[in-house]
Amino acid sequence: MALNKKCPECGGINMSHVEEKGEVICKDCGLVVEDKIFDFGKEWREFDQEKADSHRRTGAPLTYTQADRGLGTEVGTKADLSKFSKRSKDKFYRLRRWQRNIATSIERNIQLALSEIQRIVSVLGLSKSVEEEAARIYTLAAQKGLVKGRTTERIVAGCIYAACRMHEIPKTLDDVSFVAEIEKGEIGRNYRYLTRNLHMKIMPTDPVNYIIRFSSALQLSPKTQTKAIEIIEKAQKKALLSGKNPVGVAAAAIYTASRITDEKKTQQKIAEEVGVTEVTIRNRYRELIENLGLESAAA
DNA sequence: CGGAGTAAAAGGCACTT
DNA sequence: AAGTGACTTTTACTCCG
Repeated sequence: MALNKKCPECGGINMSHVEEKGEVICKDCGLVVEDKIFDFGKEWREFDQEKADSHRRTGAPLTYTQADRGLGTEVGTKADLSKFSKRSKDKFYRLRRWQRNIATSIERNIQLALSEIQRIVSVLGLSKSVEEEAARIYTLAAQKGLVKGRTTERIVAGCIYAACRMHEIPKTLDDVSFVAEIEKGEIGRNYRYLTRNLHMKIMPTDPVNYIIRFSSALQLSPKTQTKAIEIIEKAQKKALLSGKNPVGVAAAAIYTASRITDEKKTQQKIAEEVGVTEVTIRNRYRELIENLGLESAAA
């Protein structure tokens, strides 16, 4: 839902209301301006029936941005041990210490992850609910033993990217890579690893989101921006885009539109800004003009 | 310079053995 | 679990106006 508002961060006019999260986000830069005016959605996502059921029985949603979510599970400390044998008592003490060690090591790890999540979220200007999402994904992954033997920071970068994708925030792998200082291939791998093993179903990003996101950086006129979105919509109807990198598609649509409206941006400028190669732009561009009957417009 | 195009390498995905 | 094949993107390069 579009709103009649300006973004305080970049001055963009594409403020949009994301219903189920009660957020207002800027589609130009991904900044979340107002967070949780009302929250109509659930705090968690339901990925399969089993988890859905267990969640619903859990009662009020808990926060995932605290290491133990405000709860603690421990081997009891108040039990009356006097009637047990020495062996039983020893066993009990061992259990308690073992449990404590495990718990603290997992919680320390999660704590580290959470502070890194906080840092990245803050630099990228993401919302509290995206932070919660990333924290939730990390916690789930830790509980499932998916983080063992992997670098926390790398998994965290994957969590952040996944959280952005779930909330349809148009951040790229390059964006996360830059802030997290993790190679983008590594983030992509961890993203796939997490989404696969946690059975998360995430749709490919709509290239339109990237058009809007990059149009201010490339100083596109509203006319060009509208044209680029038109091109995307036409291409979608003709099923030209499936399997293609949405970022590359957006780049080509911007290039094509900028030629049509006579405000031509070079392939090189666009490629640099959005983070794909000129070859990719050319390939998508060729498909667009061949299939959408746009060649007459390209002078 | 801006762009068109290509070959080769690399990576991811669906499928098989 | 390794191997395959079709597919996309990147790298590096040539050629054109």
